[in-house]
Amino acid sequence: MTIGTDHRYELVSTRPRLEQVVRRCRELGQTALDFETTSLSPADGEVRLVSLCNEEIHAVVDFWAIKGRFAGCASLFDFGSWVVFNAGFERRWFQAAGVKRLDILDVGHLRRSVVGGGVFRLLDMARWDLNLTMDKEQQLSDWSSPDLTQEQLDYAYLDADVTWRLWRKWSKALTTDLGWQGFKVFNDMVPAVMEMEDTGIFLDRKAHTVLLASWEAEKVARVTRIRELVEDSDVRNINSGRQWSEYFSRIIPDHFLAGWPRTEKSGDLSVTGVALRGLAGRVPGTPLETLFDALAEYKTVTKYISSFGQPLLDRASKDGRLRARYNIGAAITGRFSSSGPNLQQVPRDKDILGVFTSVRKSFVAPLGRLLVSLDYSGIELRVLALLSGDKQLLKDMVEGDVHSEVAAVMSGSPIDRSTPEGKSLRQSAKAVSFGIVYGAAASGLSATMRTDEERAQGYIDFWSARYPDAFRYRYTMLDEAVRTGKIRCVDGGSIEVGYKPALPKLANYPVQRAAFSVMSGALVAHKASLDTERAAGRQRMTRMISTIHDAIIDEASTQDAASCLELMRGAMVAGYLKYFPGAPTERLVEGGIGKSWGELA
DNA sequence: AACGAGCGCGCG
DNA sequence: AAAGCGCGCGCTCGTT
Repeated sequence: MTIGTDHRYELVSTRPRLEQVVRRCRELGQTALDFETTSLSPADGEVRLVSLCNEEIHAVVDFWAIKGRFAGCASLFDFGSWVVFNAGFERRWFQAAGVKRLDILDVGHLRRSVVGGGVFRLLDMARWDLNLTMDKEQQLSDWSSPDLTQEQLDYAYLDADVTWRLWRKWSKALTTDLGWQGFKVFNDMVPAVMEMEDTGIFLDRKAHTVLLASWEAEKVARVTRIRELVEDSDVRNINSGRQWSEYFSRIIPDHFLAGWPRTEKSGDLSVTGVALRGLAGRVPGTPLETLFDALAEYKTVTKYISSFGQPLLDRASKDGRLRARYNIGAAITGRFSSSGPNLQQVPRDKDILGVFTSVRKSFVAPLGRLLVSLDYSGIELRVLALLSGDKQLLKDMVEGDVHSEVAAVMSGSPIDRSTPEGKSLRQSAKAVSFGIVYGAAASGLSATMRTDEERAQGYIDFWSARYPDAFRYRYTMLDEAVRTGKIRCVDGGSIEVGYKPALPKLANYPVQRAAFSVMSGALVAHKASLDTERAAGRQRMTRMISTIHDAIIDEASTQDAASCLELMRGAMVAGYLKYFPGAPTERLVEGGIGKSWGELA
């Protein structure tokens, strides 16, 4: 008897019994399944144990006792429905054994579809949802030992047992087909995500090393300038915000300090790049201006060095590729996160310290191949228009440049994007529209736009008059949340927000979620169409390699790149129409083909 | 030495 | 009355 479980389990160590057990599982429909393996990857390990649990079957299979081991028996699992925690793990082992015509249902994704996304472990779900404390001590034990201990076997069984109980619990929360569709939004992305994670993206180490060296030189120059003005005894560590706060508090007059923003918790002077640049403008021609500017530039360049320099070089594999994780439903809204490294935060091409800088040019296609990428254009405003039924907002999105349209309304006449005034007006309009999507009030918007509250309120009034349905939609969602404690999402899932939610979250969650849903449909459709093409001998070298919220990136051989782009376009349009049937598709996606991520045209 | 809070900043 | 959203990660600094 194992601690915390309802049942005894059977140790299966013969092929005939394994066949009986798996056949029965397939007859019963769904079965929780958990692997214990001798390493984390099929490339250098083996499946030792498979634990199985449903209403009738409670078993642990020791594959080392069975002829052919896991690889020789894996096909028995084909055509079954297996419930797991973290589907990518089990699916990779099945895939390595040539088994892929099976359903793998991730109980974590089931939870995400009901309460909203998040990052959690099986033991977290056990604690939250079953009030059960799990001990993961055995997880890293030696699963290649000839004789496994009782503790190891019990541990292996417990995971399947817990997984099954969680599945039973959360299945009950889904009473409609629509609810199950919400689950599939997450679950069906697993194969596409595996392709991106396993392929990785090629890093031009040589180019990136040169880039890093240039940043190091810029850093040295800033340190020199800062040290000409501030001695080591005043600020020992240039990286330390607290030391800067203490120093500035000491040397700067109170009337000047009064306008300096403070940090949230400790109340120190907030030493951010934006604050420093703003303050520099208040003391023109003084050494303080030089110091503020040098410090702001130091912060920029050290950010690039510490986040996008050596860490990227260090993480590249021997084959030159960088493999990040794409964590499905990691954000509460359902969006992906990326980690190890986070490839969703690689800097865009822009001037830093007055120099054009492209980190994305370090991400390249290997010889004979090209990168292919499309992104949804203004997808959040577009889905806001569709969710709220705002005809004017949709019209402005479809017919042209929505930010210019808003700018024209705000300023009272059409704007010219080629002039500095036009650009500035458009930029302001963009800030207003984003502010609305984020639920900003006049106070927050005025801070972002660096204007007074009265003017910010005027902008909001303009916006709400032009797009009344979109503006009102946010309050509709707030009302629903106050009544039900959750919001229902366009894809059939829901997000729990509690009964006292504030407007900004409620304004943003349904919009961010719907944009994600659209992308989810696109990723699944794109993976399916690539699989079909590859099975027919086309797009043989094409691989999905990344997704960055509203963008998909593939790598394709030179001759396949153009048709790959069209497949991607089709999938992205399909993902959008899946949730917004009949919606206009003009100007929906944009992007291109190039040798690097920085050169997609 | 390891860990977490706090801050800041890169992205969409 | 409270009201710009969502992430991951590097760094500092106090605690354990």
